[in-house]
Amino acid sequence: MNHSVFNELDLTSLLSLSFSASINELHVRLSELGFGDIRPVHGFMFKCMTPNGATGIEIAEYLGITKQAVSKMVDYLEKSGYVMKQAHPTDKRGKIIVLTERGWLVVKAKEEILTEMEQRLIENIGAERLHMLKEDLKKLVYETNEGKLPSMFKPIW
Amino acid sequence: MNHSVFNELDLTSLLSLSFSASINELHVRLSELGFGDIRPVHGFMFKCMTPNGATGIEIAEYLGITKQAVSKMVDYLEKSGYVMKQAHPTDKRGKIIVLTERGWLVVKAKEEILTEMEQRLIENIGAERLHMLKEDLKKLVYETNEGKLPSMFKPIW
DNA sequence: AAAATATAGTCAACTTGATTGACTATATTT
DNA sequence: AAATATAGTCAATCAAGTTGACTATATTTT
Repeated sequence: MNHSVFNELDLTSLLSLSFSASINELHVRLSELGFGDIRPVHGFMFKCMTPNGATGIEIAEYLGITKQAVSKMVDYLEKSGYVMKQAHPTDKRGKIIVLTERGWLVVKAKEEILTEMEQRLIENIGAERLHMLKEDLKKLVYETNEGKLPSMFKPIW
Repeated sequence: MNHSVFNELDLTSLLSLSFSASINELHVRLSELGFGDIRPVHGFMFKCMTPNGATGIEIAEYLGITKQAVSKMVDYLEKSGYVMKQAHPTDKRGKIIVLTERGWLVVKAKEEILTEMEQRLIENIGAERLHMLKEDLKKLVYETNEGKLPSMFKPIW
């Protein structure tokens, strides 16, 4: 991609590239910290599980995938030591998925990396512009969803 | 997702939601126009092919996928009537993938929809803020890539 | 000019992350 | 008490990509 192509990109392409670049840097750095078995979707799942865990169905709705897909993901993350299943306190059918100690380590690492990345952007465009950027993105999301908050995270491709 | 969760999102999550919401609206609307068999990745591929077509390898590099994957995509899009293969003028091994008339219809429709979407955002945040938004996203991409232009489009997930 | 190597594209087999459908056990509503 | 709904699992399948092997043509080296 050359400079003039890059400069003439529409907003949606820019959002794609921004998201790509950000999530890519995050996961390269998580990998360097020994969390190479974590995918972006897992990060969003952990977000849904903090601080008190979540049921499979809750996670499925949050991510916009089926409960069966969540079930597989949970099995994988349990084997890799990031999450545990607990009995639901009131519903014998249900299970609560919670983070293990290792799971919390990823969450903390992720937060630190994201903070660093935002900090770096502040050094580049300033705190005020970053604030405006975030506000404008919120407005874009809110309006594109016709005044409703987004219900799920999964990007389609 | 409730309002306070939404308001405290980090930049990367906001970028994910913005990209998701935008690309989703685009493809819902393309679908309404009879282009329901087009996926986001096809749109980015068409971008690479305008105005003079592109070889399989060029498309593969642009999208960040293998040439075999491109080959399959081209077969699919050829069957659906969006692209054609042409002999390469100088290299007998090569083929140029070009848009058909139907392919151009999608490109035009896409441009119109994206323009409308940007227009709607301008009504909401103003032209100046949209301009700043795009500039800041470009800086984010440029800097996250350590001063290099992005070489490929594909979001990982 | 001939030989060696590289490149564009295709075919086939496989992997991965999701899907749909059928099922069990428990909850909730009628 | 019976009927229906819900949480989660198991199995089969699908879709979009991958890797590896191959053919035909180009390019580089000798």
